[in-house]
Amino acid sequence: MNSGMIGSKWPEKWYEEDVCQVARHLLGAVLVHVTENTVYAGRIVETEAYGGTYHGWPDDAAHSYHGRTARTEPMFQSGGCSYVYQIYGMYYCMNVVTGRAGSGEAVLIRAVEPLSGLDDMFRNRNMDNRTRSPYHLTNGPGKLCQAMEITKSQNQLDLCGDELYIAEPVMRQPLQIACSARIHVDYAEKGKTFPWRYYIENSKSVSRP
DNA sequence: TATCCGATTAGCT
DNA sequence: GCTAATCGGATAG
Repeated sequence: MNSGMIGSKWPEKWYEEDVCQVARHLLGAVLVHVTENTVYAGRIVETEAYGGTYHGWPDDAAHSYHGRTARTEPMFQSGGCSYVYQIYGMYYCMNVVTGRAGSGEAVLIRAVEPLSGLDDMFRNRNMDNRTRSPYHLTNGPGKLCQAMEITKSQNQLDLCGDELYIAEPVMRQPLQIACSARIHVDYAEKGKTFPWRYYIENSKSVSRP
């Protein structure tokens, strides 16, 4: 691995900020998953905030909106916890829980730029690494979990631990950050218009421009 | 118990 | 742009 790109692990305090602020702060940071055989790492280029309030409206697009259940329990932990859920019966999505305990806020990691473990990522995604572009490896929330072997086994983990964590890049470059409405939340009457999707402009690894 | 449906993706038109 | 795949959680009865 090119460990030169990966700096120190995020301190717990950084997860306790406002969910939208953390969603922006995560852009450019590095998601790391350490498994028995592989160290997966990817530079985060696209996020979405869930569970906050916007001009006084609660976020009806968030899983936590309908209350605390077995599935959404991790969302109500204090900031710095993982929340991994299965979607459409076949994919997983990974979130970074933020805020204080009970707030029900989390940031969905929607896309990363692969940094380490690429050979295994290609294999996990059933892609031929000689002909397929790395830009198709992890440019979606389900894709990055499949590539980086993130499943329900990684649900409700302490992100200040050694298995799954966020690291600060050694050098933070100035980023051009864009925002938009979130993807696939048409079911949410209010939340569908909240501009809570953030991404690095011009990144080739975002799920859509 | 039964039914509905999703913070997605890939493949096809 | 359209849709099948596929199943656990949320909800209604």
